[in-house]
Amino acid sequence: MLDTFDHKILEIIQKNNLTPQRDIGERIGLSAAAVQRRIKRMRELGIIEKDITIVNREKIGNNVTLLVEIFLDSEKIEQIDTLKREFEKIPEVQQCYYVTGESDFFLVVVVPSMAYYEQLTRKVFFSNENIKRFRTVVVMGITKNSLEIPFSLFVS
Amino acid sequence: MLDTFDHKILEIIQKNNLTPQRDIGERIGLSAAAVQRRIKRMRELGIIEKDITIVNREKIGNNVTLLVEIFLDSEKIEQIDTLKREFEKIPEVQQCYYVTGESDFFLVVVVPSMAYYEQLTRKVFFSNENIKRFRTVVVMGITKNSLEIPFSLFVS
DNA sequence: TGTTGATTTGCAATTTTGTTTCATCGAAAG
DNA sequence: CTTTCGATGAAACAAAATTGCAAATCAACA
Repeated sequence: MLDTFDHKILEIIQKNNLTPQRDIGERIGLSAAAVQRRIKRMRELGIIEKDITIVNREKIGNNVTLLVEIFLDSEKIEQIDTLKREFEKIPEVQQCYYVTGESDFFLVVVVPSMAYYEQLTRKVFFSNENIKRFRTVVVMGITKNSLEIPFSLFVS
Repeated sequence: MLDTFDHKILEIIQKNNLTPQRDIGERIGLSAAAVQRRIKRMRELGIIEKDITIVNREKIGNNVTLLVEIFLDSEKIEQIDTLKREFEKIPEVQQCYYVTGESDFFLVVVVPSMAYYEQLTRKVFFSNENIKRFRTVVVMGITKNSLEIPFSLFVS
C-alpha cells in the first residue's frame, strides 16, 4: 500500500506540510510531480487525514489543558459507541482515546478556565448516567506536542 | 495581541491549513494580502507553532498507541527538567504533559508493536533512577485526534 | 525470453496560490 | 487641524501546485 517513497514523504510533511514539493522531490529523489501525485493518492486513501496549523497554547494564554480519565458503569458496546460520538462532538475535547484497563476513556480537554471546566464537567460527565466516575489531571506544561508517527522506526 | 480577525484565521487554518488565503479573506471579510500578513506575523510571534500533515494511524496499521502515566521518586526541579528534555528527544513519544497530582508526567507513545514497547520501557523507564513507577494504558481506538484550540468558546 | 498492459515517471505548459509593492485610509497624538 | 503610524486593498509579481503527454518501468504471462 505504501512504499519507501511514501514513507519518506510522510515523514517530511508530518513535520512541515508547507515544504515545497520540489524540495521534497529533491530530498527523496523524485520529481515534484511524482511527489504531488503520491500525496494526492494518500489523501484519497485517507492515509493523510488532514493538514493543519498548530497553535502554541502558552503563547495565547487564557487556557487550561486537562487530562480526564473516565470510568464507565457498564461496558456495553452500544453505550460505548454513544459516548464516543458524544465526546467527538464536544469542541473542548481535543483528543479522545478509547482504552483498556480499569478505565475506559482518556480525554484531552482544552478550556478557557477552571471555572469553565467545572461547568463542563456538570454538563458532560456528572449528568451522564453511564459514567461511574472520572479523574481530572491538570496539565502544567506541554513539553512535546505533535501527532507524528515515527515511520523511520517502523522497519519498512 | 490577537484580534477577532486573527482568531477567525486561526480557527480556519487549525482545521485546514491548505485553505487558500483568498478563501479565508472572503470568509472573514479581509483581502488575501491582509490574511497573508496576519499569518506571517503570527508565525513570527510563535503563536503559529508549525504546519503539519496528520496521518491516520489505523489506515497504516502496524502501530500501537499507549498512554503512560509516570510517577517520580523526587520532584526536584532539575530532575524534572532533565526528564522533560529526555522525553522530548524520544521519537516514539508523541506528546508529553507535565502534570499535577499523584503522577508527574503523562506521555502519548506510538510504537510499531507491543514487543517494541517492552524494549522501550526497559531503555527509558526501568533504567531511569528517578522514575518510581509507571502505568501503561493501551489505546484501542482513537475517536478524536486533533490539537485544535476552540477559540470560538474563548469569549474574545 | 519476449510481448503486452498497467502503472509510474519526468518534463513542460498551465493554473492556482502566495508575496510584495504602493497608494490610500483611519485612528491616535501633538 | 495636521502629523504619524499602522493596517488595508488592488494590482503586479513570484512561487508553488496541478495537468497533459510521451517515455520509462515493471509484472504477468505466453
